[in-house]
Amino acid sequence: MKTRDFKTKLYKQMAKVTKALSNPNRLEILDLLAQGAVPVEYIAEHTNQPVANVSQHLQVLKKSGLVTTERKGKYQYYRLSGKDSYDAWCKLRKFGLSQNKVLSKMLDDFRDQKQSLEIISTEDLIKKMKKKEVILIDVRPEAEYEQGHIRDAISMPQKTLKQHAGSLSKETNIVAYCRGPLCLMADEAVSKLTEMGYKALRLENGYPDWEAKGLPVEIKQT
Amino acid sequence: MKTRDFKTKLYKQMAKVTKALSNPNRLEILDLLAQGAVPVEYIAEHTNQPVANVSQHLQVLKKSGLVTTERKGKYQYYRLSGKDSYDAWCKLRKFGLSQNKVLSKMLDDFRDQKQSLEIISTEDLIKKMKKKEVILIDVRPEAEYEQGHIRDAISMPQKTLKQHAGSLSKETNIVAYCRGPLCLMADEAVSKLTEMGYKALRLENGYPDWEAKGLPVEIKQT
DNA sequence: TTTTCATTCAATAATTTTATTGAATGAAAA
DNA sequence: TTTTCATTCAATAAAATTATTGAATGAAAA
Repeated sequence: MKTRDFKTKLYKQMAKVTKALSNPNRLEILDLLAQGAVPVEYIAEHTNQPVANVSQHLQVLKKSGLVTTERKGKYQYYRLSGKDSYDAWCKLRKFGLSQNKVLSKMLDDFRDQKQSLEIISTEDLIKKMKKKEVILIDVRPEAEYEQGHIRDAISMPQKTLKQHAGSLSKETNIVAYCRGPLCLMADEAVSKLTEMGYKALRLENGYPDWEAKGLPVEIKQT
Repeated sequence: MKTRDFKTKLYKQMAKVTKALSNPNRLEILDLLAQGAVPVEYIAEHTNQPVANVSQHLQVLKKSGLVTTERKGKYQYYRLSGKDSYDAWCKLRKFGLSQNKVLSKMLDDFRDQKQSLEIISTEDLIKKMKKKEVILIDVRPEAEYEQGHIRDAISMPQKTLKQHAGSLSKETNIVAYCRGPLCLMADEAVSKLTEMGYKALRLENGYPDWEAKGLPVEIKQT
């Protein structure tokens, strides 16, 4: 085989991997899977896509090696295939946020549009948690909290926040976290809580970042 | 704006960055640009694509923030926009090679098909260079060598290797390097040299890897 | 075994991306 | 200023991806 032909083939094959990452719906799915293993239907529900559609996207991700499946009971659970998958996606996301000005501006604008939210860094949170100066709440859907969450965090899904906020103290700082940079649940939670008269802050990064850093978590044993 | 709508926009924007990486021709261009700044025509020639085609691909890469341009004399020089760009692309390539079995098999097969080439690790090369036990040759095009090369390497482009090999000793080990994992120039050079009766080996990684590791290089000052 | 139902498949329409061609642009050289 | 020519643009054809729909599959439950 001629080298030129081989190169053409080689880059074509390489592009199969990158193509898997080139679709917005699949990126959203990856962000969801970074939380842990979930069935197809769950993904469809949380990304507002038809089930058949999600299934097709998952096939693409599977073929590229980014995700794997495992059947449990009547559900097919999808998960990221390994740390490498998550790393690659994170690097890309970070790059996207740093390079693409439209992207970072979009997020900033959306966050500004809400009343300005206070943000706390991971390091500060750790310090304050040691001193028991904060309450940490996980505002992702309960299923994701159960899959794995930051140690000592309380599950308080964003959707039912108003009903359950009563159990929180208005004197203590409340820190909310969610899935990460492209997730807006914590923003919304902090916004709601502030309106209600609580002292709420948003953790700078989400659960996947915390877990990736090797910080203390509680993970569901299977 | 509704959160759902915002998310859709957000991932769509994010996908613009990843889409830039989803095309085989653009990946090859990125590999070429990893060597340094070059004009459009040069890229077209070295990737066997029409100039207009390359120009279009470069627009896409530019819009995504991966590359930047700078005019010098009558040429428009394209280069990677920064270390982040190269990092992101490297991570992806590494991930592709590790996850996509077809890809790694393709490279192995192609390399097996040639007579088996000996490979030397970066660490071993450093040791042997200190002892002056090897001659190091850079087999990339001369222009890329001039942009930057491993310190003490001799430029001996793969294309004109046969004419210039005479200046090499048949007694000493010759180590050839090129652009990296997806580049075949060093393979071809070692193959040729071995046929000609030289003791030739291939460096495991290419120039970009060497430079990224902070090992000694000589870079053109502009 | 039969039923259920989560998931996948298959066909096709809609959309997007890519290649191709030749003309337009515009900066540097003459 | 005029010419040159590297690069970009623009129009359109070709190819690939994605969405949509409804049917098929097949593992677990009944």
